[in-house]
Amino acid sequence: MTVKKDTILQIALELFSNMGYANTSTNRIAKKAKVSEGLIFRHFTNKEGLLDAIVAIGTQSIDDYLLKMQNEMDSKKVISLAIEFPLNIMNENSAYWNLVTSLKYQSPEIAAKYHNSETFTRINKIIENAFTNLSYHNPEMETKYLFLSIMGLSSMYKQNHNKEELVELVRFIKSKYQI
Amino acid sequence: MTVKKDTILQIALELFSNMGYANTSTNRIAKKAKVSEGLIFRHFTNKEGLLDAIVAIGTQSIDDYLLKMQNEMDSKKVISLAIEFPLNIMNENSAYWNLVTSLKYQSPEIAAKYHNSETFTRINKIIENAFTNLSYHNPEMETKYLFLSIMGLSSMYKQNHNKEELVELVRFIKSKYQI
DNA sequence: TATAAAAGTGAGTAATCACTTATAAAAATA
DNA sequence: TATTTTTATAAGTGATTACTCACTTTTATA
Repeated sequence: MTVKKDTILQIALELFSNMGYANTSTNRIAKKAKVSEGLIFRHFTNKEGLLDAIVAIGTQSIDDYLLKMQNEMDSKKVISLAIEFPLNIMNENSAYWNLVTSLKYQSPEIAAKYHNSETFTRINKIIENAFTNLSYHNPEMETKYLFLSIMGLSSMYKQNHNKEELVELVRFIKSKYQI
Repeated sequence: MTVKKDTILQIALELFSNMGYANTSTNRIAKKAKVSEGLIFRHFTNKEGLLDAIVAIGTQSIDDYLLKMQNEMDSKKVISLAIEFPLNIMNENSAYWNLVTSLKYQSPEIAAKYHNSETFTRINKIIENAFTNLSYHNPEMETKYLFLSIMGLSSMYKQNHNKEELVELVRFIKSKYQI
């Protein structure tokens, strides 16, 4: 990967995340990245190709985290990792997470294309398995409920950048699961 | 309010909600509403003025719901209404709710303008008061936690239109609060 | 070192963007 | 009924959009 190609990806991620995908022009990306606009299309074919490339990179860090959860034997630790998920992912990769969650508010085509239901199914299975191991009464519903908190935490992060409050909240949620 | 003005508001809400604000042109709104594009600007000055008008209408139904919660004497009922909030608001007014939640992914200026922190503060106070009355150990954190679930429920609704699943989830959350 | 491939540019393109203006039709008021 | 006000349109405006193309520069390979 060349330096300029990498710069385009970084700047585009930043702008897509802050201004929204539809609201970010390729001209603006090129200017901020200090490259010619044509280079974006040389490397990524079109604007959606650029989005594809950005999403593909970000997906990796989430897959890594999911693998870590999957390999964890201690079920309580799995729940703990699940609750910490937004905090960890968003700290390392807040721009990506922000972008991905914003895409469901684009056109139905874009929303459908980037709604990674496979990842959601996977994370659900891992959590449900942990709840089953911990002999929870209704693992399926517990999973959905925990997932809700995780989604809420992600959604909250966008507006509230008081990190200490989020850490405190994560601690509180953990206490609800005796962790 | 003339018929055409009202049609513009309806169609614009629908398109802003489905395609995103930035991704919806005034030309498209006009064509779908079967009015001239100029009429949009006659009535609403500019595109953002149209957004203002749409948001103002939708805010009403939320304020009504909040008033209902505020006047409720039974604290358990308040918690119950809070949990049901996404389901009720989104059933009546899903397009509006969808639009409002999508606006935080627009430019920082738009996000700041339409992020109604006053409403959030208000709903927080009502819930915290209810938890205090019910002698919860940590009302402040309980409120934040419940708020998280509500936000998650809203976020989930966008992708999952299996209403029965949401109703079931709401029932499950209620059971967590002994309701 | 010669040649081919890849990276990069700058000046275009047609289409679309939000918005304006002159003018007409309809409605309200005198 | 005559006049004013409001509602509405059609045909524009310059700016911006995603994207192309002819061309040059740099890098890799034979």
